Amino acid sequence: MEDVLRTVAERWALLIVREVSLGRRRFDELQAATGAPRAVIADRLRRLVEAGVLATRPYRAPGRRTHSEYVLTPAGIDLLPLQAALAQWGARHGTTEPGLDFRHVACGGHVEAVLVCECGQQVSPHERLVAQIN
Amino acid sequence: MEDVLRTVAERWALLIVREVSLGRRRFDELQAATGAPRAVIADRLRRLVEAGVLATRPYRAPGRRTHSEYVLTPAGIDLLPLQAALAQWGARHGTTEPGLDFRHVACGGHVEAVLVCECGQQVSPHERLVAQIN
DNA sequence: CGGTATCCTATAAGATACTG
DNA sequence: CAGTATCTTATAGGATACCG
Repeated sequence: MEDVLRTVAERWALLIVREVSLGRRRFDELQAATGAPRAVIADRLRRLVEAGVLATRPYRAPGRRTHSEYVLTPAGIDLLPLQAALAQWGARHGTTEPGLDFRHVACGGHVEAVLVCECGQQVSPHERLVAQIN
Repeated sequence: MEDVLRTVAERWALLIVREVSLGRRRFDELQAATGAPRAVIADRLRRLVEAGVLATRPYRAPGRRTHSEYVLTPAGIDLLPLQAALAQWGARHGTTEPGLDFRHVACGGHVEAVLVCECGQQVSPHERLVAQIN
């Protein structure tokens, strides 16, 4: 868990994954969107690729020169529930500024991160829940 | 979102919320469980109380002197989906060491953080999902 | 217990310029 | 574009001791 906290649960890394999931995939876009120093962006991208969260690939926009871009790997996509949970908490208890919002393509509805038991029931974090290790 | 990242999505803060949700509520327990320097624990507890995630209250164990302990507020409990999502990612893609695990009191089943659309459908992060701002 | 205080070191961050 | 390089300042972290 320790290195999970240091890589994917780190401030700039969370922002970068968020921006990538919003469709920003290029170095300069990510730099501009997050406001982080270029060296920080470079460092986090390196770590995230190393951690298997992002992959880099060459991309050629119609008519433009080829460049590279960062995309979510399957492991990166598995971070979306975390992103959703974070955005939800921010919307409810943090700032009022707009945040990340996931939508269901099939119906356009708003998607939330919730807790569900393997018995099929949705579980409120405020009750019926116990934490343990393992 | 910026200060959400700096407070609740910060390394030691995440560890502390985790430990508190596991029932560790006292300063020294938290220090021992996380391994963070005492000054760091003190700082994060202060910030988390300030952010409304934790509350401190006096507590008297049967036969022991009164001491203070930290408990999750409702806003703190709202962080549990985030904790679950983080633990899940760690279990799937991170270390193999044991992590946080939520159980449904009613049935003992394992509880997971999943994405659910307001239309009622559970949504896989790997499809049918689009991210946007707001 | 539940913190503060100190001190020193190690990273991280911000600004800015440069290169293939 | 996509990074490196450099430099300076700001935080964070670790160790340890002390106090009400």
